[in-house]
Amino acid sequence: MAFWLMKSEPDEASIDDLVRLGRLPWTGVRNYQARNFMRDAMQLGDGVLFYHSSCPQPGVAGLAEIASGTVPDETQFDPASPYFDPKSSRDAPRWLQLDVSLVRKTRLLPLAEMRTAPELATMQVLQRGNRLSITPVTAAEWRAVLKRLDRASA
DNA sequence: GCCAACGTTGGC
DNA sequence: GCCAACGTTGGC
Repeated sequence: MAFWLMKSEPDEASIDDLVRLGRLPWTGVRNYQARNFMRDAMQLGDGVLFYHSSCPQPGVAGLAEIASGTVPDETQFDPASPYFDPKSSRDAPRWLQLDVSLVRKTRLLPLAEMRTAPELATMQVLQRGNRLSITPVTAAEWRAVLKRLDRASA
């Protein structure tokens, strides 16, 4: 069992969308490192920190889990999609998607608070220059995030 | 809107 | 294979 942090822009897919639908296909990953995590490492049942990015209040907004294996990301074949990839083909799809299901919505754990927490300092999402939309989370970091989520917000 | 950081592209 | 130019991410 492994743990991951997955970034989503709430304008596109927010924790409330996941609450409403229970399950979301994670599409639009267009970075090879992140794709390789999906292809090689992410397993059914893995824990996910659902992170809101590029928004007024970035931070962890809920807990989810990996709910399917990978299949080709349909949006790469759709010329009307912003994620269309003209260099990809049905014969040799480049990009993958998988499903994520809700565990629970949490209080927002703001990025600013994460930055002040010494026990979270090793998290990849906090490292300088980090841009990856999917990053691995260690078991210790996972526990520390859960513990912090149990506290009242500042 | 700015800008630092990083990934990708493409000429050579 | 190098590397400059360009595009994207994402916090602020």
